Amino acid sequence: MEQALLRILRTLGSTAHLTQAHARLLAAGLAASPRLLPALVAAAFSAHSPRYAAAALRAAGPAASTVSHNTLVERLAGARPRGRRPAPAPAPADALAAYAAMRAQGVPPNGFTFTFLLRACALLGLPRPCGCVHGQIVRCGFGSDVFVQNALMDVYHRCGGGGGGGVGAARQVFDEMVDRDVVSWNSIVGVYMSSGDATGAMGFFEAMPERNVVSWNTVVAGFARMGDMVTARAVFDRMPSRNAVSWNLMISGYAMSGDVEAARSVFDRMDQKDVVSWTAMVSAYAKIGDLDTVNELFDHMPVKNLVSWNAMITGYNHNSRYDEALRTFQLMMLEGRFRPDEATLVSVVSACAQLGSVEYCNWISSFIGKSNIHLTVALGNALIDMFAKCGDVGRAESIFYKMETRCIITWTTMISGFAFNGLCRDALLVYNNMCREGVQLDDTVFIAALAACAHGGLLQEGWSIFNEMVERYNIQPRMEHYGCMVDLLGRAELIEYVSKKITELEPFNSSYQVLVSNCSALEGRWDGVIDARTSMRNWGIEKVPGSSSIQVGSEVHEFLAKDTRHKRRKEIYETVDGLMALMRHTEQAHWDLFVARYWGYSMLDRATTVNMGKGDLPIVLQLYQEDHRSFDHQAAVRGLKLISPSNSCQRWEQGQPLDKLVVTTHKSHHHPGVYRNQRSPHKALIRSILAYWDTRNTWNHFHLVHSETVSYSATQSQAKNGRFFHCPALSPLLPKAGAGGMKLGDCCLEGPRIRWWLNYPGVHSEI
DNA sequence: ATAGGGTTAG
Repeated sequence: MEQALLRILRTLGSTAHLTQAHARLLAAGLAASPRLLPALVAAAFSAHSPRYAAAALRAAGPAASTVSHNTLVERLAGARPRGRRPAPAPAPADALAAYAAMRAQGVPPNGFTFTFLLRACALLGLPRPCGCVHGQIVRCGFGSDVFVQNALMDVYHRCGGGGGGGVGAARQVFDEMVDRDVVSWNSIVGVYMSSGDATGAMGFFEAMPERNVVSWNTVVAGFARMGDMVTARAVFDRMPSRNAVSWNLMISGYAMSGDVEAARSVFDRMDQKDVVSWTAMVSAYAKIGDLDTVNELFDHMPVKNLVSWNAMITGYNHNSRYDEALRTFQLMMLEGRFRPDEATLVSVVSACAQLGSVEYCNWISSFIGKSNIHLTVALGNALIDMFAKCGDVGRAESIFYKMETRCIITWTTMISGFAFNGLCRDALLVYNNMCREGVQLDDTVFIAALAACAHGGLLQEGWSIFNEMVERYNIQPRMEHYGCMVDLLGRAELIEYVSKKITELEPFNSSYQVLVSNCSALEGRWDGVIDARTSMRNWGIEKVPGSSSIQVGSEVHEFLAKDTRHKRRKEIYETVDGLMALMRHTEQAHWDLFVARYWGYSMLDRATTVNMGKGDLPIVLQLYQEDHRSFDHQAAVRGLKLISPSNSCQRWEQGQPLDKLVVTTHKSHHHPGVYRNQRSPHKALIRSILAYWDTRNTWNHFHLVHSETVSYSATQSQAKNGRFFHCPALSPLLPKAGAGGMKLGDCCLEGPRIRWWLNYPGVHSEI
């Protein structure tokens, strides 16, 4: 009977089966069976019912074994997932509560209980719970259990406590230990190494009664982390024996210090290369932008795992090849061997954000919703950024409020998200809430807040935030903060001016001159602005490379500024120029509020451009196909065919409305602070326009969106890594012609494990 | 059959 029930509990499929098995267990009088109850707890937990598990334990009362309680504590603390089923997210606070319940029942803990609890403390990352658990350990008589003490050392080190970033507390535990084994010594060496105290660490290393390969690895890892590869190498050479980890430490150490050649030579000399070695090399080459080698390595890897795929995806992201990043993700999904984890999705979400395609964003967020992935802080941050960049601030906001824990990046992203979309007042509301919640602020969040003021022309608010930053939060303003203030001063006047003038503006021609003269009439203010920008450039503050993207139907083509690699670039640029010229000569331009707002934002940069004697007017156009009489349809078709010889183009040629055509080109420009590592706010604005049209579902129109702003050229390396993409991420997944039930604009993704349909606009259904 | 603590790749 007991055997049979045990077998059933191990192979449970659903919550319903769980209840049935539990009922039989109760009927057989085995409710507190030391063999069955732990299995029941584990099964309940795997069925995503931690509460059921806790209830079963409570019902069993004091008869429940320590082991059965430990099972729950262990799972709540985030045990390694067993089997192929995804485990529920860890709930460290609940683990502590489960311990309290256990004690309340009078069930005695053992050493295992405390190692699990300490893992929960590590997840919480706070010194206080560590102290509480430490107290329990001592009181329950486990103060000399070497496993528990080792875990305690580690957790104090991670969570801080006792001063010196946890070194003090860890040291104290070490000193008070009655018995120490090699792990204890390794731990204390590791603690000193990662606190940067190599001398202290080496003192312990020399004093160790015995060393194993991990002891040596800990030292090598320490020096490698500090960037001291010379010493790391010396230690490595002295090692009596090495394992794969030792070699991998050298590879990743050299890669981190930027010496890919050295990493390569270690890799080549290694005869026990494993996935870690290969993956480390993949990311090393991705880091220096050598994507050919990256691909070659990836193709030759004997074994790939999820981390290898993730390294590829983030490698592409790192080189601004977002399309390739998505394609890699799709390939991984098609292969179906690995479930994406949080790291995968963070990368994929940021690729989607950069591509700015509303379809991809919908697709990936729907995917995340359905795949039961825990919304961690990093993933939440990425999602907020993605939705904000796609112009869907509403969804960005709802993610923000859904998040259980937020970090300073969350707040910063939300503030910039509102500001990107022109909702500067909302950005400041978030800022105020943040201040009220007593979050530890850093200087970056002030850049976001000040940029929000600058965009909204909120002069007073900007000043008060600036002063608050300096006086109340004691943050030294950096170049970026001053940059925002310069923007703010310039823009506040300008927006007022532009909003008066905007109705008088004629498109394209004379207005250009009008604006130029008016800009320079702003009493020398511009000189200050331009000076500041020039000096920022001289300071070496990086700017984002300009990029353009062309989206036809569901395909996104992207190329970067100063791109020289594509063979047909000349034709392509000519085509785009031609399309722009067509737009310029079309009289039936429809301007709306967005245009006005866009004008307001781009003025500053315009002035700089003028000063540099470069560029053209920023243009945001929506041309309604039905309307344009003087539009050269044939020329546009020719151009489009060159860019994308797709179905939709032929249909358009035959006089049918185009499903969707969006051309955005922009050259990026320097924006202080927040925009340093992100795209220019202009792109965000364009996206908000796109989102606006998306909500109206009026894609039967022909939209051309063009903005050309400041044109500092991209650096050589940026240009080198840039490339024209003509491999749409979804194309291998698009349905074959004639596949039943698919309409134009639908995308299909099929794999052994998943089968999704993306049915534009934003309606997802699973088959 | 709770399978605990120290080192490596995103």
